[in-house]
Amino acid sequence: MTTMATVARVAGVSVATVSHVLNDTRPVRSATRQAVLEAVDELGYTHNTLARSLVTASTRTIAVAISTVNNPYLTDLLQGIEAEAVASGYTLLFGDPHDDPDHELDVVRTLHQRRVDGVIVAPSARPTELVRYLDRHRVPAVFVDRLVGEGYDQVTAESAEPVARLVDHLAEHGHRRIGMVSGLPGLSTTAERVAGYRQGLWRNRLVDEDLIATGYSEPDGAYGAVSRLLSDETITALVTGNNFMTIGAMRALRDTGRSIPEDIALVSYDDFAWADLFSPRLTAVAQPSRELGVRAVRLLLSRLADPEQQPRTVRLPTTLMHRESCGCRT
Amino acid sequence: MTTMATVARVAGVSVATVSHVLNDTRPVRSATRQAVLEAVDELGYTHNTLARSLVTASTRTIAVAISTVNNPYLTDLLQGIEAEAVASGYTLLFGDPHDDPDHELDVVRTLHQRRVDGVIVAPSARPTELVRYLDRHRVPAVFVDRLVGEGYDQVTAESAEPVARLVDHLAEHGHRRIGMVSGLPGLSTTAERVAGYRQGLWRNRLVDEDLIATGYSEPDGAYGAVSRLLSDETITALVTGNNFMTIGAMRALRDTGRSIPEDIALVSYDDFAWADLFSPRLTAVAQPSRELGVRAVRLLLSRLADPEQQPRTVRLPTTLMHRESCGCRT
DNA sequence: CTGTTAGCGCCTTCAC
DNA sequence: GTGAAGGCGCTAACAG
Repeated sequence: MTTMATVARVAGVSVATVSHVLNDTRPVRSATRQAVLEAVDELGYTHNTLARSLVTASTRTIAVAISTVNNPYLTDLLQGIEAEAVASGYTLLFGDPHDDPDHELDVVRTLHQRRVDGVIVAPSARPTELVRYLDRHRVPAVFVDRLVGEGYDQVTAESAEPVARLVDHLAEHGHRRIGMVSGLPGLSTTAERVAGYRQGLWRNRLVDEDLIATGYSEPDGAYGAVSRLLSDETITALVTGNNFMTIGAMRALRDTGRSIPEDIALVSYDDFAWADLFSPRLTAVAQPSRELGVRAVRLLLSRLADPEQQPRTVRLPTTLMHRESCGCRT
Repeated sequence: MTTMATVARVAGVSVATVSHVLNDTRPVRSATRQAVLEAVDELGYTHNTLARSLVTASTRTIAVAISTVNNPYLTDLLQGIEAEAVASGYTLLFGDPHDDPDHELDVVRTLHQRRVDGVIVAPSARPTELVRYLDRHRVPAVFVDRLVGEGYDQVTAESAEPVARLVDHLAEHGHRRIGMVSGLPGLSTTAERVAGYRQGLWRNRLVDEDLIATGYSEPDGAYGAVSRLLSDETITALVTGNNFMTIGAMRALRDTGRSIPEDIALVSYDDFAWADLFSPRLTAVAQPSRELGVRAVRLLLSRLADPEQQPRTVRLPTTLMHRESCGCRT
């Protein structure tokens, strides 16, 4: 591996000069600069970022800890993060916490040891240890998707009101018995969406019994949840708490021979890129996933620029994708 | 930031000892070890991987350069890579080349400057510069999905024969005029899948005219391609070259009022996690996406272990997911 | 079993 | 406009 010293020797200058032309950090006579550049080219020299980071104490790297990247929502989020990070000259270190508090801590610790400048993380359902670690080591961090509490930088989409609107919509269609498939207990998003559901029932003066079943945020869980809910024959509509659970719900409905929306109307929090190819086309609340990622990076960078600034919670609005699974013909 | 020197002072030992207990790299009296560990804990010391890497010349980091991670196929691949990398004690640096030769080179250069131990990359359609760079700097690399030629480590799924089988299947159903929506020109996968299509036609004694239209590997491109192909009213079946193009094809079919498989049969290279919710359920060739990622990491690690070993091309078998869009009732 | 010392490759102050 | 030298935090001989 060729080093700056080699370049310096070949160019007939000192390492200091090489460093300065490479970083454009002090005036260099153009002939000298030329010589250095030629040597670099000839030797195929590449900057050793490690060594530089050691002295500058900055890696221009941000860590991303997000689970189950096969969820298209998280994937779009990741793309947003990537795009914005690169645009600002940052590189991404990536780890998957697998939605498990222990893994989560491991991952973040590993990334932190690599001296990333900051961390973007979608916290698990029990992020206590994680938060403690981040606090103790003063790691600049922003939480995405799920919230961990005031006093931290975090960005997420609106949850409660959009779900309440979904319920409004079903109520307008005359549905009185509306079930909900809720997410993993412990996630802030789960709590908010359930709250939205309850509020929707309330303001439409619908009874609020035990029409909620947890789908644990994933397809199989939702499959089971729907099966349980449907033992109540009076239920005519369902709200699902995220995209994966919508998948499971649709499967359960199909497998029990119920058609959507004729037998059961279905509306979902979270949209799909290909929701228009489903049968029927899905009525859903779309999160601005990519934008969430972009904002997370911006928030992190602004904190890096000013470590003393007040923690902020960014809430982004959602969009209702009005299609057919709710019973409307569009 | 607390350093080893601080720990050493607090523990009343030398930095060497601290280093050795932390790395378990030489026997240390248990009392001494205890003292060190306590100091570490008390100070909340975290290893500075940067400094270590500088001296060991190894980062235990591998770079991943894969485009459009919102493609579920690539996403699964990434998960495979992540899992296997972590299992072997490696961390991932991630960059998105956006399927563009220039970006691609930038990304790989950036990652290489971070002194990753190796690189896993899904090369663009014109990877000449990339390969040159990798060669010149002797960066251990393995190519995934698309091949770049003998002499390099690469892993991909079978392409030609599975597509030929798809054609066989359509032919058995009596289809004589079968169109193909092909991918981005320049990708090895595109060439192979087209070759498989031609071979399928050939061995079924079907005329091979210009029934191929390029969908450029993405939905909108495929939408256009299908529209063009369908101006030929004699076409009764379609083969699509990847998952994104299948999306576009289904949309085009739907928007022109054609139903699948009654009006046009459709079979696809690439499966979807939710292909069973499409209408109709999709008959498709599934790649072992996750396994491809796992194997890519293994190949890379084995090259790191023995830089002199013969370059290998790993081919993984696909699976036919036989559903209904081909015209079969299952 | 433990400590001293010399770098790893670079940036940066301080001289010139 | 340029060079010399110290040090970033750590590992790895080499001594003891």
